[in-house]
Formats: sequence, structure tokens, C-alpha cells
Amino acid sequence: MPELPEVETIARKLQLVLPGREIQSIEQLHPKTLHGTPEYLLGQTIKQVTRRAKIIIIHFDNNFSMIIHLKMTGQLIYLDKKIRVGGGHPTTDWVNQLPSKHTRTVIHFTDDSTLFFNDQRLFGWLKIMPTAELSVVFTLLAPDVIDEQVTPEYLASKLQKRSSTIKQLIMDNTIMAGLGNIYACDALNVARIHPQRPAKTLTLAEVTTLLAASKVVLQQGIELGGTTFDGKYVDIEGMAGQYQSVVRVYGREGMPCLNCGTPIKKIKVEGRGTYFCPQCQL
DNA sequence: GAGAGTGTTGTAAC
DNA sequence: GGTTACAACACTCT
Repeated sequence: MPELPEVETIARKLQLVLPGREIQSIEQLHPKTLHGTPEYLLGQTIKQVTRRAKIIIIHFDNNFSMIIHLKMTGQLIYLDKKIRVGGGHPTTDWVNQLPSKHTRTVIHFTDDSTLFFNDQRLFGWLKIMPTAELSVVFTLLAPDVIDEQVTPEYLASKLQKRSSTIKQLIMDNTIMAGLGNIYACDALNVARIHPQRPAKTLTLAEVTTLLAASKVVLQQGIELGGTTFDGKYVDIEGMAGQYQSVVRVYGREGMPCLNCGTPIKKIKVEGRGTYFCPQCQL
């Protein structure tokens, strides 16, 4: 479920609490989730936590790193009974009852704090690898949507000969990284572009508007701490995001378009549920 | 109870 | 190379 804003929110909060902590042990509760050799990280101290695309990177002192992808249902919950990150927010009860049946990996730190990786559907993963090899992973990924490198001209050049739908291509990691289904739907609504337009039919002006809209919705998503439907996405304290309170179209079938009041329609685009306004998205 | 739906992405076939 | 369908999996909703 998490898209760029959700992953960014998690990475920022981890960066507040993890640097300086030393790994005591790593518990594997499911064989599918953890890749690489956990022993390389035992006794090692966390230097920094960053994000690239929808991947979280935990950098260690010994030039190893752990990279984490949450895929659809992954969660990272940090539990330190002595410290609260969020400035007074109460931790939800279930957080205090971890591990749950969906906890796949548990990282114990020497100060008795704990990082839980929960993942209902088992698509997500953690990988331990030499920091020097990170670039190999990331060279295959296009720059983030909110990166300055992604300009209207860059995006237009990637789209100009493509017959696929514009919605599919703005979610394509090899073109630009960060938009998933929710923010892609919203960006298209803000830009007033129909999700099923063949990409090559967009004018440079439309690409410019769409890219600006994409950056705006992702930025707003980050400011609001991500999007939470059904309590599935939560931050490292188990707290929900707030973007859903301002969402333009995603999940709003039958409700009025915020631009023109027309009821939002739901269709399928390349197999994904897609919401748009039939009146103002052409 | 069967079947479709879910916020991701990699792969394989055409 | 681009496009498309489907697979990985567990759970909820119709």
C-alpha cells in the first residue's frame, strides 16, 4: 500500500530514533521476508536512515545496509517503552502487543528498544547488503517524481512514443518513481487529464501540468503523513496518516468532484481500480 | 461458499 | 523494446 509519502514519513521518523542504536539480535519469524546474512549486522550501529523511491535504507557503521520494501501491507513499528517520538500521541494498543501473527522479522537493539516488520501478504522484504552495492539496485530506478531531475521536458521525452495509458506510465518506476494508485489518480484529477489517455497524446503543456500536480499531491501526502484506509498504513508508532481527509478522487466513487461537483466514477485501468471525474478529466 | 477486490512490482509471453 | 496479463499472498467484501 505505501507510496512515496508513506515511505518518506516512515523513513523520516526512523531517522529520528534509530541513528546510534546497536543491533543486539535479529529474529526471523518467517523465512520469506529477510534476505542476506543477519550476522553481518550484529553489534553494528545505525548511522542513518534514508529513502529512495518506495525503499527505506538503513545505513550501518560497517558499510553494510539494510534495504526494506513494504510492498502492499508492510509495516515498520518501533517500540521503545522509554521514548515517544510523536510528541504526546498515545501509541495504539495493538502496537504494545507485538509481535502479532503478521510479524515477520524483529530487530532487537541493545537498549531494549525494538523494530517490528509486520507484513500480512508477505510481498514485502528486508535485504542486507554491502552499502557499495546499493547503487546497483538504484541504477535501475528512475529518479523520484519530486526530484529536480524530473522536469516536464524529461517526462515528455519518456512519454512521447508510448501508447500505454498515461496512468500506467506515471506509476512506472523506470520513468519516475513514487506515484502509486492513490496519488496517481489524484494527480490526474488535479491536472484534469483522463487516466486512459494514451500517453503520446498529451501535449507538453498537459505533461507540465500533470507533473506539477504529481509533485503537489506527493508533497501534500508527505505533509499529512501519508494516506490511511482501513488502518492498513501506519507510521512507526502505529499512527494513521491524514491525506485521506483531503483526497481528491481515490475511493470517492459517487461523491462530488472537488473541481466541478460531478459524481466521481470508478473504472478499471490495467487491472487497477481507477477513480476520476468524467466531466473535467478529458 | 465462491469470486472479486486490495495502496506493489517482477516476470513471462506475445 | 513495448505492452499485457498474471503471479507472489492473506484477508475482506459482495
